[in-house]
Amino acid sequence: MEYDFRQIEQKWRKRWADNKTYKVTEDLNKPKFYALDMFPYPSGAGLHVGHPLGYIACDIIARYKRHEGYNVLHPMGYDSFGLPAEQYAIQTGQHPSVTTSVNIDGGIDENGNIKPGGLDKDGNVVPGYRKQLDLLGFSYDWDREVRTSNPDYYKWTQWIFALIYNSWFNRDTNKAENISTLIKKFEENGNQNVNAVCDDDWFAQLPKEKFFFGKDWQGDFTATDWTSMNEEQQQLLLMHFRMAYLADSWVNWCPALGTVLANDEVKDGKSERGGHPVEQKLMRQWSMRISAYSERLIQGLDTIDWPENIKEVQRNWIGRSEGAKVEFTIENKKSKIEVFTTRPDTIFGVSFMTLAPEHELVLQIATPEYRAAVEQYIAGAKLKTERDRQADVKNVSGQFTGAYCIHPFTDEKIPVWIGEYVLIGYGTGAVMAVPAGDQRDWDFATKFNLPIPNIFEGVDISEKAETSKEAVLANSDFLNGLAYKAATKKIIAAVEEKGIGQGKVNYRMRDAVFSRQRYWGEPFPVYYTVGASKNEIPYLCDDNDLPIVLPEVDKYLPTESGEPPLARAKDWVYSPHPQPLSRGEGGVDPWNQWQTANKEIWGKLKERARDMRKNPTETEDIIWQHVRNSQLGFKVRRQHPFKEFILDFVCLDKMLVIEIDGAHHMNDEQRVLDDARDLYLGFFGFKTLRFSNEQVLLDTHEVLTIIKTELEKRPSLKESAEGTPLSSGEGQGVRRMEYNTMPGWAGSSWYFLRYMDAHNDNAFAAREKVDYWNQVDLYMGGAEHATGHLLYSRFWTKILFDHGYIGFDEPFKKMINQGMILGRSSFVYRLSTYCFQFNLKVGLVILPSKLPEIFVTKEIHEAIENEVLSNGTRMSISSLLHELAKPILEENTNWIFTTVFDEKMDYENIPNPTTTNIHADISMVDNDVLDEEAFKASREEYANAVFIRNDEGKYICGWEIEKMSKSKYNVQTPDELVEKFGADTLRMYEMFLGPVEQSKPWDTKGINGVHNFLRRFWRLSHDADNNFVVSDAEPTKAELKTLHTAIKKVTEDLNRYSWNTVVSTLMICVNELTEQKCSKRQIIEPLCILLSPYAPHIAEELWEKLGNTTSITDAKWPAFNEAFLEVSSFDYPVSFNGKTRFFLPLGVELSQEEVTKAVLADEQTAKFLEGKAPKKIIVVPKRIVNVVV
RNA sequence: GCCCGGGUGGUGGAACUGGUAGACACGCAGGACUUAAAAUCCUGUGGCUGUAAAGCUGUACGGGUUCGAUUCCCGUCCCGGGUACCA
Repeated sequence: MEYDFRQIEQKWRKRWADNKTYKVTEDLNKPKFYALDMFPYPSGAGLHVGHPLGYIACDIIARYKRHEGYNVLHPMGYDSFGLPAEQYAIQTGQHPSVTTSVNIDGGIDENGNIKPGGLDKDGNVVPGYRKQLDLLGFSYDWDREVRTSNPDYYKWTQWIFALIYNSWFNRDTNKAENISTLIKKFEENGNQNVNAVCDDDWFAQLPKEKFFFGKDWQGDFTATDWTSMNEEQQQLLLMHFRMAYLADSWVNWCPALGTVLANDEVKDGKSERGGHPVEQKLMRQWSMRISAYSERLIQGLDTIDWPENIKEVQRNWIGRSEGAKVEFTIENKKSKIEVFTTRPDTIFGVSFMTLAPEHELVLQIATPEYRAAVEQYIAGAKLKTERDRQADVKNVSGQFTGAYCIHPFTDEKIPVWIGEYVLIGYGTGAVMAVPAGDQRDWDFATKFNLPIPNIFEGVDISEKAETSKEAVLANSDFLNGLAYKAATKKIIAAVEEKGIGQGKVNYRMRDAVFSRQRYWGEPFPVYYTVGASKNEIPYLCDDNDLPIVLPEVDKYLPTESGEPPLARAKDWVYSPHPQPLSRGEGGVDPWNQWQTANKEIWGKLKERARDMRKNPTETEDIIWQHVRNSQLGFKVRRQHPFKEFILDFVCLDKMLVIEIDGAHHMNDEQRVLDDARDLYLGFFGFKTLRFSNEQVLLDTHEVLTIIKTELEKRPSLKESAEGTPLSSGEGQGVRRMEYNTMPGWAGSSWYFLRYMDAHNDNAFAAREKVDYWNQVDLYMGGAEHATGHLLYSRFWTKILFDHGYIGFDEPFKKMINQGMILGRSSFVYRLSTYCFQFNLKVGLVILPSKLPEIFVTKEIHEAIENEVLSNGTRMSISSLLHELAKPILEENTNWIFTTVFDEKMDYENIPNPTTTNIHADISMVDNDVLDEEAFKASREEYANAVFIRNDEGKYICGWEIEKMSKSKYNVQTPDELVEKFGADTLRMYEMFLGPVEQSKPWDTKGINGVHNFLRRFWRLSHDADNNFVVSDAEPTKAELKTLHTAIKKVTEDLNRYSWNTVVSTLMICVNELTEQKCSKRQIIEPLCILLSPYAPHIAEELWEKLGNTTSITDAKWPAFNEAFLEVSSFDYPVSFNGKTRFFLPLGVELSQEEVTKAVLADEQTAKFLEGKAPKKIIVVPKRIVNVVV
């Protein structure tokens, strides 16, 4: 093969990995560029061609920037906590860490053996994300890989949680501050001058019996009040100010599934999955006070270069609206109703008030005669989920409370109603209803015959409300004659003067619930002191004790009493390192269980370990001489089997493993396996120290010191087991851990920071590294995270910024969203054999031993569907089926064809035939033609399938564009295409498909064109016998022009992130060079660099063949020279009244006047002037000439 | 309903600040090479009229601004995405 891409790509994959070509270190002498992809969740399904689209685009920019001389940070990792692994664990009992590791690292170990859990549901070996990614030639620095489920990583997620927990939001400084500054304020002045973002009604939520304040206390306290509170009271109070806080929230609880469901997982009061009933349950949940940042999150959008639609979605989500808060006093009552309105100017049109059914005042104000009706209404509303209420928007419902409040300006009595259309979660949960100016109020008023006073000048409100802001007010006292803007200003001033309200900005965004009743997520670094107090107050674990590692549990399900899975870790209590082992039922160590269950393997392992002890390596011996009991005072074992591993050294009491890594550890795959092992052992509480042979030989002393220090630092298992409060029976002060875990978005909210310093054990990242890499310069990913990840990471960034840990408060400077690549599904149409059989009985019977599956064409499928749908004409279908039977019978001569008449047949009720469309695996379909043999072999029941073919004897499949998914059998994996065409071709083709932002169906039709381009490029420097031939001759002007045109356009297009047009440009360049028969070094070499971001393997290969000894990755981007593009003449299109008529080559140096003269002098001009005189001649130099006649 | 995108050949798409519409590729048609096929190469390819030269027409539709509009403005239709008793 001339262009042997398989050999080339394999060679460079290895070379890049061996040489660590893409490793990057901080270098203050170079400008930096941070190119980041949204890291994937490693699902078992693996990658399809849609996933790499963004990765390829980002990789191209990363490589380009590196050519441009930037120090480029381009990392990759995995968002590895999440639901699918947990669900799989529930079904199979397999630990999610195993599933996760298999999904990332692949289902086969280094010896080619299938790992536990290495097969997917269909029994195929899981290829693993890493291998799939490696195939595509990305320039990732894998040394910086992060996995959110790795304890080394989530240690810092927990640390950030603790930071947020210890924060409050100071409105005066407009930022988050340490809670200590708030405490100081309390100590000095009580809450007199505290301007904090907190729960509005925090004082109402405090348990009254624990506080000395009276019933009508409105939340003010003095320094003395504060200092006289005990620890518990102070903590309870502070909780309402913390940025991460614990509060009772209403959640969707599904007992059958044993979990809380998000709102979108609930449909019609039942779970979307399984249809189990869902009830509203008040649960103590962690929340994040993201609402404190509403304003800054909106403002920040103006400082970042993001797609406008994402910004818009975030703006809408935050939902800023300006208006006013106004109080209405209730007749004969002390309490007031507070409303928020964006139209305070319409206050003279208020004819009633509406409260949300959940509003706390409702039961207080309802008069006795209406009380029963009100209670009934509330009960009805409670039964409905929020979704239901939204579903029947059209059914206006409401109930009068019997109470009235007083209009603050007119002193009129206004009836107070309750209505479902008012939501408790927005504003104050109460509305001043202005039916003239709001459609919902209008509908409500109309339904319940409430007055609709007109407050607009010359507007008819008999049919609908007047909602425009242009309408001029009337019947509005001092606002008459004004429109929205002026009136609002005036009314807010009046309201403030009366002391009944003030102008206010309201936000739609709620605080984010932060806890989940799941197993596979970050544990909270939080414990409760059980027994000491009825009110469980959370306490933070000490930073030194992080990470709080996930405990082992017997099942990944909630407990029967509804507690989260972590509650199954029976003795899970907070104590210093190491985490106490969780023991299975009956107090048996999990690994002892394993040993009993796997006797045979266990025996072999022990044997093997014995053998290994007999043949120690040199380095093992060095360590052994020093760590054995006599030397250190700790019992250390050598080559000790533990579960399915043999540990080099282990001190069981201190749960410390020491591993000596041979050269094989440098091998990426081995390292990944080792890491997985460390992680796994981590679940049992073990810590692993790793040293290389070189380290042991060269820095023996240091290595031993590390081991010694670690052994001394770690508390003894014996001691901690004895010291466990639970083991001494019940009692005061048992510190049990928080059983909830963090949501999926916790780990992904800050991962971009960890890449900067991925292995730092002392900080989430060193400040100087964060300062160097700074913001992400290009962030690629899907738009579906607009209100999730992209909002939360902005939020966490702002908190870290406020606390001075990082120097920027927006994480992603520029973002581009890649579109989705859709699949093209193929369909076959199966005729329902029952009806086939039945119908055929009318005229004929086919009698094979077993009736085969019959697949009809799309046309017949549609004909049957339509016929049945239109009038159910049976005659025509019978004849259709008759026709169908013919070819089948011709093909299957052993079938008997007879005519029978069945007397029992109910001719009136012959069922209509039906067809079902079934997804056919696209690997069995080529150009819509079904590979019948492959299809028959795919399933047992299809073995004798019969097909209705077209004239050419082919079965043509139908098709549809759908989302790519395994269940639709339309997944195209990159692996197959890399094997067939090479990674370079696939990379270029995915870019060539169109703008990355656009969604488009996947279609391999054009891939040949791109592949041919690379082959033509290869042939530029190779002769017919595939010998490498380049000449050192000086390039011609034409060749230089071709090259520099490409340099200019490629550079420009990459700078404006126009990936697809670059491919065209490169094609044009190669096409021209082919025509020029150019194989000159001075042209080919720079062209290789231009191509290298897109097709790194082939570029690198030719680069090497050209005699370069260093990687093309570091080659300098070719400089563009304007001089080569200069032309002496330009072919002016001459148009008359805008219509191009002919072309006229003229010197580019000519002035406008000279061009005009030349055009007029040309004989063709005369022809198109038709004797008339030109009115005007427009000349755009080097562009166009337009003659106006 | 509201907000944001988008409508260009048979197909994916290009045309960057108004300046030759359809680059580049796929597909299709014809041809060369070949026993044949594949591969490769050449030619043509928006529509209509025409043997041709050429002409007309053409960027969802209708109008406007302009010497000139796919591009800017107004209105209409269609498609996609987001979002909703948010007061």
